[in-house]
Amino acid sequence: MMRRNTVQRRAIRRVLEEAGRPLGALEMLEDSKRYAPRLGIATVYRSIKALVAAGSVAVVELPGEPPRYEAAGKGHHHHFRCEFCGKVYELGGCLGGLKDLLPRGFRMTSHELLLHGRCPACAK
Amino acid sequence: MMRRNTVQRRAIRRVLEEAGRPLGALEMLEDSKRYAPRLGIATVYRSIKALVAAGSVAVVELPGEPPRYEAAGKGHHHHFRCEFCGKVYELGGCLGGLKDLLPRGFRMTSHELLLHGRCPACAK
DNA sequence: TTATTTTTGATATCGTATTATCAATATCAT
DNA sequence: ATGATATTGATAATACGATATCAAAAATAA
Repeated sequence: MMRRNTVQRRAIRRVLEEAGRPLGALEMLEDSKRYAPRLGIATVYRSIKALVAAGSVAVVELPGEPPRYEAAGKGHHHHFRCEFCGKVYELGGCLGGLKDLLPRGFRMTSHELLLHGRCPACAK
Repeated sequence: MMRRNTVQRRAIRRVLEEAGRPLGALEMLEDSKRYAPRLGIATVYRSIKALVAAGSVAVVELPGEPPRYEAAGKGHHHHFRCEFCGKVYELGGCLGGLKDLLPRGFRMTSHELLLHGRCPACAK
């Protein structure tokens, strides 16, 4: 798998990079049609799977929603979800003091933070 | 709905309170069988729905998993998920400085934080 | 207790996201 | 350009959490 360089896979990869934010499978399908008009949803899922397995795409799971995907290798960061348009944005930076929240006996290996609100486009 | 006080609903409510941590529908089914042995999953879902609608139970959504439920009215808090046993625990307290993570133009209305790691029982 | 109405439990059905199927097509080595 | 084969797209099939169905059982009123 992933042996050949097809227009579809190039389109999917490109869209993910251009978006700069995590996209769901349907979003990827829509956006990719700009570069590969006859793209089907099956190919989107197949490509996601291959790209994730190859390590070039990361899965972004948000509560209560199907997974989204973003280009891998961005370093530690969190996300913001606009409760109006549903788009998810990437946030820079993080917070300290997380260990203070742990009760005795618990060991933390990672964490995730999600902010909710309105994005600039929906704030007006 | 919720007009009668049945052993099933008492069992479900009781299990949620005794757990002190968010439970999924199947967990609730299992635990409740102690008090209502012939309990069925349909009744669990029906009771959850009614209790949530009544405001006495809160939904806890975690990334990539079906929702869990906890007794309502606990005030702001976050959760810890043990990556070994999958149990979710309640954490006290919160963090400041969240607004610093927001880019210009974004408005935050809420947030959620999830810590991953091992619970005391799985840490050894 | 009896009658009335809600609730239950077993299970069929649904909804949605994802995967499998397979003939047609595109890619790449030659 | 040709042939071998990986890939695609349409869509059927699947997975699974949640809901709908409905006869039987349980709870409350009388």
